[in-house]
Amino acid sequence: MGALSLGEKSGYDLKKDFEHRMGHFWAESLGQIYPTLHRLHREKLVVVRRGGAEGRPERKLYRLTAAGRKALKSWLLEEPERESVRNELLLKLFFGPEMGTETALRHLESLQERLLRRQRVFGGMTQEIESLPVSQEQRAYWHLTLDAGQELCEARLRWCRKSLDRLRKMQASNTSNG
Amino acid sequence: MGALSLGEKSGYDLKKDFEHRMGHFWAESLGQIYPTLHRLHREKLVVVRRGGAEGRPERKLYRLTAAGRKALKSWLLEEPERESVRNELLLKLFFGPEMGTETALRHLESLQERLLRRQRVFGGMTQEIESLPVSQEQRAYWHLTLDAGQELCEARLRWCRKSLDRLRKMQASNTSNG
DNA sequence: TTACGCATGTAAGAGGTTACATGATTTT
DNA sequence: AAAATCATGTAACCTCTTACATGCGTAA
Repeated sequence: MGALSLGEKSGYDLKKDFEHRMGHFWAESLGQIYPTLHRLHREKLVVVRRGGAEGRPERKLYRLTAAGRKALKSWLLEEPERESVRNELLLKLFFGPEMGTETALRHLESLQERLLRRQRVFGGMTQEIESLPVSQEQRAYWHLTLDAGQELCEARLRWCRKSLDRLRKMQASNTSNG
Repeated sequence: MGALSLGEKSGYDLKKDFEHRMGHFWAESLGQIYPTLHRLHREKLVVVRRGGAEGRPERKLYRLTAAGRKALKSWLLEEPERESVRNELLLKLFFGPEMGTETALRHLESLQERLLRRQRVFGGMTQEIESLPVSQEQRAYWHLTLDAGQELCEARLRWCRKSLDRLRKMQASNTSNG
């Protein structure tokens, strides 16, 4: 979790960053962020500065030290660990015979809706990137991660449609036969 | 974790099942499975039976009770929770400017290799399903989950290739300009 | 004889979420 | 006046992985 504070200085803006910019591939709760910042401070990887405008609640602005940037780089060099796979929908679907076709269809339809909503969000983000004051390079990498989200989203949608189709056919043949 | 023991009776075969049949969408460790089985037993959702052939280590075979099957069905009815997103590769890639193109390329190439290997595994599984003694219905749902794995795998590969391409172009233009 | 596969379990600890606690300011 | 947003933090709790402990049988 050392990679939180890269270019800028921030406080609970980190939470916002996680939600708005990295929401589609990473999540972090405040109960995780604050203790981590304290730890990084203890380890001299960040420095704090009091900030915040008049009449606004006080904020603590964190910035990477040279040691912090070094630690970040060495972490970035390491091979990313493979993510643990835990897909509850697929698990339930695997037990489809116990569940019944109607429930399976319901779950799939609800996933489909969520995916369509997310797809619209991606569309908005793609345009938003261009308007933000970041380097061209940062923008390119940002697009890369967004593209991953879109590609996966589309793949899931394709699979959803295909599966809904198959299940409906299954249901139809079972109804007529049994 | 009530859904472990569906049709059959099993012990640490569950672990094998998770690895071989559900490996692409769910993982469960033994340190999780055994305590869970004890809990399910306490809650009268499963019954145990001693088993195992002569000269083989003793095994405990678990089977769902009526109450267990009921609990399973009610769990299957519930809307699956959305999975928590934590993709370390994308997180690191987001910090691409700190990382450098070469490292990004290395990470992506290593992911690509892993995905190609997994794709071959899927190919094998698709054929294997047909040879196993399970119901036609179970087989259909199994195919569904496998199909999800394949679709996602392909999407990731497409994205990998695209990203490698883009990064290589970026690298080339940076080298010639700077 | 060394190691691996079968088989069951426990305990420590890492990692993470949620709820709680506090308090100011701005919007409705 | 109430609710939402900004802002920081703590503590309890849950979940899960890893490592440890044990022991038999078989294959290298």
